Amino acid sequence: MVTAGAHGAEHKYLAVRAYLTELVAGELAVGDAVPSERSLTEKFGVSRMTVRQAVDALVTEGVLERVQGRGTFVAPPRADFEMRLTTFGEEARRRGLTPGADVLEAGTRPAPPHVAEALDCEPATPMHHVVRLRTTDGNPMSVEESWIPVHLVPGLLDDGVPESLYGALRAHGLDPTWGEETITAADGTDEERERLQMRGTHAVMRAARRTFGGEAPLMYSRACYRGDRYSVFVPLREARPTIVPRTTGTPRAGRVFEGSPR
Amino acid sequence: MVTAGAHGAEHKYLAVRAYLTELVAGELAVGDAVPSERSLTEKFGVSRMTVRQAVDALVTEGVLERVQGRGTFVAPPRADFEMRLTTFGEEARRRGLTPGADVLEAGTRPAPPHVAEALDCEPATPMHHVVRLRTTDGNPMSVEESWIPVHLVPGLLDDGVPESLYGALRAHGLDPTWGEETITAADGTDEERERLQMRGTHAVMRAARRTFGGEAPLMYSRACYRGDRYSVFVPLREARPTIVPRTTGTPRAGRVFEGSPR
DNA sequence: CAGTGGTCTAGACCACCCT
DNA sequence: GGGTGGTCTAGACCACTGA
Repeated sequence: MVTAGAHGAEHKYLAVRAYLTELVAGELAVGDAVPSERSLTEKFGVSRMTVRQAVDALVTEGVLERVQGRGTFVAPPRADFEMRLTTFGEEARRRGLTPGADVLEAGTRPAPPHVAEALDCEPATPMHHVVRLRTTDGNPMSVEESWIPVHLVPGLLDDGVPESLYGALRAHGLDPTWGEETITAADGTDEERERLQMRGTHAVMRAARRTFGGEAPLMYSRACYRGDRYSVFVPLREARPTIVPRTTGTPRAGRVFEGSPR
Repeated sequence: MVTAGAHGAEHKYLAVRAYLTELVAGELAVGDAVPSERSLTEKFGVSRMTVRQAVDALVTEGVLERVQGRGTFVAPPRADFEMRLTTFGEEARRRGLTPGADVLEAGTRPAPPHVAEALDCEPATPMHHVVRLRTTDGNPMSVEESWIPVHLVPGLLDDGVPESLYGALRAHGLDPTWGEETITAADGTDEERERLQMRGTHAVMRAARRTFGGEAPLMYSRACYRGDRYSVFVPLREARPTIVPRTTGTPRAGRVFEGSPR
């Protein structure tokens, strides 16, 4: 029998869970069996229901798979089934490229109407405003414009524009937890095309993003990517029906058609 | 006390679950409390752990929310946190538009190299090949080209092109369960722009999709949408780290940069 | 205070898989 | 048959909420 290690302190099932996640992250490979529920029962001196609580959680998270009569196994890593709230730098590094940023504009400005609406605040609310040219390995990839309410982090730009705006927000205790993004294709303006050094082609991909921390809107940003060097990869799940309570009408992920021209 | 209704027969927790989902889909509205766990215990003559098993599942599915000390409540319908494997028709109807399809080409052709590669089959494998102009309320929205291996459903096009290819696949026992899509922005060709009746603008959004049923590739399709009438809405989750077992290297959702020109 | 969900116990029988 | 997960019981104490 083993007492709770460094990880799980508060609750017994957390100790079991921590033990299992360590196994999965460490010595076990995909397809390997984890210790049986009954053996964990003895190892931790807890009841089987407690062990199951830990295993259940890891199964619903997709870390483990149960097979009746055989055991519980390390699940193959799911291809991430959701788009994540990542930054330009993270995405670039993940692909082995070196991200860069040239600051084109930085300062404080009153929120224009579309920004105020997106961030659900009064028009003309003071905003940090940054326009940057983002590069990978020195090649222009996108022009990014970001708006952050000044009152959230008054001194955000005092030491210049931070490498990562998300990182700066986190450093001030504002964690970006979720967001929503609308992606469109459009003809780039001459200014955009010049900044992005686009020659033959005109098409750009625009991404407008609202970032939230909990309930509070943190940031509104618009990015304009070179159409010829940029794509979005989206895994798609089955369109399974869901249980819907009354009084509904919520936006869903998916395509938006503008309908007939107005 | 109540015995298992029409729904849950096999297991007691399924009876409880069925009862709760009926409540949520029927009389209860968002934010309403569901019966307490202890009252369900009496109503169904089961132990509390059994009730919790039912409630747990609905909580992880996002149907219910627990609040310690207060009760369990109908959760607000989550904005779907994933892009779904939906069809053009479904998306259009969901937005109150009437979908339409003009068949431009339909027949059987050997798979070109890029299609064979995408569907992981031999080059020149016989394929059903369909090109359709998709419309909403009569307005051209996209040009869609689809490839389906003939050997999966030999008679697929015998009675003309079906309203929905996904529907036709399902009717033949081939359930599309997941897929992956790559979205890019590009300048539309003259042919595309004419078919889509695009006047001032040139940019189109291209979406290349592979559709799978279980492990088997079912269909490869490419769609070309009017850039000025079409957008993709993507909810973004926190970029939280996940528990990763050894032997990894899986593709992830996200942005793809082409890097420097080659 | 009474009622709620959160955690936990020490058993039990079943269905299933492998040998 | 022996081990696995799947379901289930009849209690228990705790932490939290709201009146």
